[in-house]
Amino acid sequence: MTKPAEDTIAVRIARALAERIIAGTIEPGTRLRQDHVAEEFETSHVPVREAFRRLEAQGLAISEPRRGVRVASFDLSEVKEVAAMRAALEVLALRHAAPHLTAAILDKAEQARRDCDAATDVRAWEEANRRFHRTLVAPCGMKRLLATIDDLHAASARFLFSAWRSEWEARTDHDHRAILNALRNGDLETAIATLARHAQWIGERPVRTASGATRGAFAIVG
Amino acid sequence: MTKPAEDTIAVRIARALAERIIAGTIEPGTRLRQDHVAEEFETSHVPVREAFRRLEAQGLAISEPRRGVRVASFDLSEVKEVAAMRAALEVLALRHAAPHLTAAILDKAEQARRDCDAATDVRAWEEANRRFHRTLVAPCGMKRLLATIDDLHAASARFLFSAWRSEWEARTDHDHRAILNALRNGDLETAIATLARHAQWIGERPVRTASGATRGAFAIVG
DNA sequence: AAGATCAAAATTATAGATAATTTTGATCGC
DNA sequence: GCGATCAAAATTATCTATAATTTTGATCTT
Repeated sequence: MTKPAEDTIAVRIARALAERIIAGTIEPGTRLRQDHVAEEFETSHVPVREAFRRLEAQGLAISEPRRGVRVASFDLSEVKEVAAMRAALEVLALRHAAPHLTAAILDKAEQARRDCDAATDVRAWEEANRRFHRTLVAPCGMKRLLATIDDLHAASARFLFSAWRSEWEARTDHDHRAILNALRNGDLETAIATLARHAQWIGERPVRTASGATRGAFAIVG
Repeated sequence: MTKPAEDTIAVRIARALAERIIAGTIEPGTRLRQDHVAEEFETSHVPVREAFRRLEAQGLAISEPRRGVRVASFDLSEVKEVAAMRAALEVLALRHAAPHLTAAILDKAEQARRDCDAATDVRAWEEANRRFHRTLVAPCGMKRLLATIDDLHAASARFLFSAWRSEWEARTDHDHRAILNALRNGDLETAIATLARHAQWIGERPVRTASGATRGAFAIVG
């Protein structure tokens, strides 16, 4: 208990583990053992179990009864699935957010777009990219929808971190510009169509995993 | 421990509570007290806490740190939100399921449609309706998408049970027929457009709550 | 009487201990 | 040598107990 603990211990553990899973520090398929995690966070295993349930809900881990929890592994079809879901839901969110978009909000998005452009590492790029998308869809005010989109973003990010190419930036930036321009011109349909395409674009390249093997990796970079 | 317990206790508690919340046995806003639930299920509160996390993930309950868990309450805007999400995701699922739809599957959907028609109570109607939708979208094989849709269906059902009108059946049946016909004719776009409209149709009427007050109730009947 | 204040009760959150299940590793038989 | 079998170890799931927080209710003041 190093910190005053604004949130519950379980929440903090869940966040910490989610970060690692997303960043790829823990490889897919790895078993998460509650006692080990409990020891690391200097707590008992009860909060750890609750954290596991949260990760499970986010789709970052899967648990089999009596057999523990493992980090969820993804294949290409699942990456595509997440991308398709994101596209469908972000389009919906943007449609509902559109009437509430102000110049100030678009400026904030513009800033996020520039930060994206200026990012020198994946983490910063991912943060700015997520901020761009969230700024545009948040005004819809639909909490459940936004929460679901956030979870999908987290799932996407896992792949982004494992396979990243600089040339993707250019394409992404081009799309971001197009979306913003369309919105400034009041052309909602063009913005939505661009977003729909954008969120489903998937990059692919072989990567070397931590364990040494080479496998195909895919990233949602929208 | 009356049963051999195929699943973990937490899972069973979560299922039992979810059923009650959906059926409306427990009113929205009610606090779920872990010791009481634990006593009822003849267990300790640890599995109960895990069950709460699952309900939370499904959107059936909300928990505030250190202040316990309450049954999620819905207002009209949230009902609309769930309906809109379902429409967007079911359309996506149907699009991906379409290439895998066989005559046998359409026949199964036809059967579900008939069961819907023949249902004499809300429960049976809801079951058949869900089966109709699931039969058509399941062939897409996208697990995460299907799981999300299931959760949205559960959320929808809560309102269906609290406000139900016989005339809704007719409209629903008409839509179900139209979707099936379009699919049999290979007209995917018409099927999708109908589904999109269908899933967002919301019924409304005043109902008397368990506590005696009258309030507006809404139901997603698609 | 209405509102604020404080103490008791109820409830949540966590810890430590126990029971049950799965995994692992080594031995035995073929 | 290879596979099956069984026992030991590790791990999960649950229970009982304790600490901390919030809610409740009664008293006191204005």
